[in-house]
Amino acid sequence: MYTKYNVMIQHANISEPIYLRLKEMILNGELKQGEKIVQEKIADMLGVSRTPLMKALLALENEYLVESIPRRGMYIRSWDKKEIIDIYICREAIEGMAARLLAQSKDENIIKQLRDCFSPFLNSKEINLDAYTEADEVFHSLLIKLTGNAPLDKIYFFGNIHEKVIGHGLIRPPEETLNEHFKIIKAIEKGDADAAEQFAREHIKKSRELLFDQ
Amino acid sequence: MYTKYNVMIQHANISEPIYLRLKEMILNGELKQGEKIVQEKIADMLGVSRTPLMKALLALENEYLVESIPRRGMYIRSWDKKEIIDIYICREAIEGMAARLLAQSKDENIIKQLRDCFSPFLNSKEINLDAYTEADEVFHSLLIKLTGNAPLDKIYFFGNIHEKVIGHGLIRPPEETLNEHFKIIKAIEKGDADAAEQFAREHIKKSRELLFDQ
DNA sequence: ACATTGTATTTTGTATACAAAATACAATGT
DNA sequence: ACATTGTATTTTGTATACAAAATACAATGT
Repeated sequence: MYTKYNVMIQHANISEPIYLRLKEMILNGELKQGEKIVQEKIADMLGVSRTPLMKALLALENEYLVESIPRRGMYIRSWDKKEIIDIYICREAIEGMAARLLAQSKDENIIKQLRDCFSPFLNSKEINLDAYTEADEVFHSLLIKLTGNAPLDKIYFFGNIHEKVIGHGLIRPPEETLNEHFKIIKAIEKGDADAAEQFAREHIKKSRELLFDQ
Repeated sequence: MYTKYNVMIQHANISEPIYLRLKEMILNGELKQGEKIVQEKIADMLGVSRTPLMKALLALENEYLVESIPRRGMYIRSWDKKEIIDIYICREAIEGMAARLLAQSKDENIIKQLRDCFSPFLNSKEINLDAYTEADEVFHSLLIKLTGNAPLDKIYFFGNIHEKVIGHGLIRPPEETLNEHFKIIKAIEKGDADAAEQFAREHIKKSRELLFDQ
């Protein structure tokens, strides 16, 4: 694996693990929204210098997790309800298009991979929530990746991050969403691009609306 | 302006002008696709050190203009036809959604701003190509910005860059696209979200298909 | 002639030094 | 008591030094 390779060679770029660690710290709340990142302090904490830390911070800035105010410093971004909703709207556009593209591709292997995400849950009476959350994440990532459209994946990645940060992995119960997932898959299987896009969008829209009403 | 401010204070972040200069060099071919960026060489050329250059390069990497191979260096990315088409597909998804959102907003001021882009060309017999190219760029940017959806703007920015890099500012003649632009605006004005999205998508799709057939 | 090894040179990744800007806070004035 | 000014401290932005990796290329062997 990539990471192992980095460990093997002594003088590899240390920015990647810093980046991952910082992301983790933002996700689990060790670094709070709005908090200022004092570079030397964090660098000392992680046992590195400011140079690779800066690299990691710039990567995080590009993912919208960190905000830079020139000459003032880097701050952990804070997200209000409006921004979360806006991200869901982006996902509607991107995942909708992805479903459309997949429907047009008519590739059996694609259908199989999508079905495989949720087949373990089809005949189980009690759905394991952790497993389903994981499957849900894989499904939505696959939807994008399987299009083979690299730029689409790149712009989706940004939104995906946010969803994880905000921390509502599952907004609605599996009983409700499992069926929606299969509606999307079946439309793709049939090659019905309009329906595939429509279902993919509605699926996200429902979660967004529920989030909004809270 | 922001830039002027940077010139006024002595010790401001020098990364921004480096970033802009490098982007310019990529756009106008001073730096060629696939070319390696030898950091010290470019830093000397621009009269700065490697530290702010690296910042600029990381920003460009996030815009997909530059590619980093760890321990090997930074390279100017090269784009094949597939990737250009993929970017157009992204634009279809994003601009389509933007048109939909604007149609739902029913804001007179929005309609006015969109109309203003092309009103100078309405009664002119001979359309100035440079002015129209500029107006076209403004219109497509406005379409996104006016939604007030910051994440949407952010992910669009990435695709927009590319279009400029690739350098086909205008793929089709104004006589053909002017009408399409107004079809989009009128659908937004009517509040017909479906039509607005549809027209916005078709507009981009036509350019994409023309590009593909070449 | 071509492949392989070993050495010199170049280039990257990281740490660090230093100047300028930002910030904290005490001293002073009203 | 509160605002304002001035000074000390902190922090950022940039340049630079240095080690390790990558690369170029000559020397050697087949």
